Amino acid sequence: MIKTRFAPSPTGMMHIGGVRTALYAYLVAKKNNGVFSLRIEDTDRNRFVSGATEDIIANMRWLGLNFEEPPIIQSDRKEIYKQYANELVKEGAAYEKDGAIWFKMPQTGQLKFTDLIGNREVVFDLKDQKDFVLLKSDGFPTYHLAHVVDDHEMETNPVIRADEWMSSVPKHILTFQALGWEVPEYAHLPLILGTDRSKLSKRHGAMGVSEFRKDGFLPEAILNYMALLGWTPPGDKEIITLEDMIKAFSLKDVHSTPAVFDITKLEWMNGEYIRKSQISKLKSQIWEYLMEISGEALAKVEHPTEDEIEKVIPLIKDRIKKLSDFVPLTDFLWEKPEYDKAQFEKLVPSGVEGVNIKDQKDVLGKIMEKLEAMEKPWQAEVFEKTFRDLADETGLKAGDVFQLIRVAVSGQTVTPPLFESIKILGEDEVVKRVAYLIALW
RNA sequence: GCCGCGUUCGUCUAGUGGCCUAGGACAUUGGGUUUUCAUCCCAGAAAUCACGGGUUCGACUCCCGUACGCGGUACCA
Repeated sequence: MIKTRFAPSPTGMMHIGGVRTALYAYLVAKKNNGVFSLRIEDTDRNRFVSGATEDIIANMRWLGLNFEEPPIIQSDRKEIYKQYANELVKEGAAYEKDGAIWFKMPQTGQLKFTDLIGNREVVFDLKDQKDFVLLKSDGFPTYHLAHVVDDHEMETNPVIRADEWMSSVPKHILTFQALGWEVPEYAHLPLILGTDRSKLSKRHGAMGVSEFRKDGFLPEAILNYMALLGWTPPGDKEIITLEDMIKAFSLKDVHSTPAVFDITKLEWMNGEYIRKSQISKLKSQIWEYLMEISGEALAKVEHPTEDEIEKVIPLIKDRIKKLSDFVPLTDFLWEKPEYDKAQFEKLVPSGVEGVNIKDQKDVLGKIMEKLEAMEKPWQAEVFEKTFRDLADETGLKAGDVFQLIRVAVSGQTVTPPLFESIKILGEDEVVKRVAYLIALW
């Protein structure tokens, strides 16, 4: 039976880099019909961040990386570690000093192990090793003891963790052996780097999973993108479902090279997921997203209803990369826009003889007349012909006329398709807005 | 300093001795479709495979060294 685990320490919120570690561990377990679990490594009381454990659990759920319940909390197991530390002292493999229990490292010989990543044999000279603390004077274990005890009791195999642990392998293997336990296999995942090529961390910006969530990223896209940082699915499709990842994944195909986290590609991939998403699914995702961020800066508009969201989805699906893009693209549909005269100045068509900013108001007046004269409900063909004719009359390009209508109706130069947006707003509201603009001018 | 790991387009990568004068994706450039923006389609630029030695008929692929990068070197994880 294959058992893997994700073992973050709650010294901060769930980090995007941890997602890949968790994902690979999850994939290995599922691929082998094994068990995936979560362990919270909260043995450092000084660095403990309140709320971090909850954040980790919530984000694991959100990502769909389901673990066996309940998560193991190391601080609950203090006595167990102490017992094993004492046992090692009794056997002479460890000793007490300054209130802590230290593991006695042998000073001669070598220690070899084969890492599952790249199948590389790594050799350490034991003469470079130093004694290390197993149990701190506050009674809590260090990572080294806790890892050995927990992964033995949980029967974790293989141990999948970040590369920064590679140097500690001699400590771990020797501890397993001193306790008379079987040594698990290890897979040390290469680090994920920021654009400056140092280990990805806070100073590279907001890297908490929650922050990506608030920014409108989809869990599927995050998982898919992170999977690609060090692993390539078979074939040439980069977009791959979790289920297909499970089928195709193997640790032996994972690279040993650190990868730079590139948010631009994540954004592209998120857009891909949005584009191929079913309307009903996207609708609930946007709805839930708006609910979640309400109260925060982005939610400056009244929430559209679920029905309203559903109606506009076909119009915006190809135009948003993140759920958060929904708001600025559509808020004019739910509330009256604020008009900015500078917008209109930019609309003055260049190269059209005799047309200037002052004429825009006249054109707007003509647009108003045409709108009022048009039979309701407005038809797309009629609408289009009407304003193409107006363009001919005024000597403007059709595109300029439509753009003027667009800004008049939305206050923006970029919107979903004009006619469809107008239909959502309703004829009366459109006329009202144009009239309001003319009065305002 | 010492120990460990790593090194193919800007980024993620394909590549396991000849198929590679190095392929794909993102980004980027140009063009097409389009009443905006996107989407979509087409085309292009982009890596002397870190460098130097080997091994071999032949190396991006194997070996050694150097450089550089990163990680570790805590009673942090």
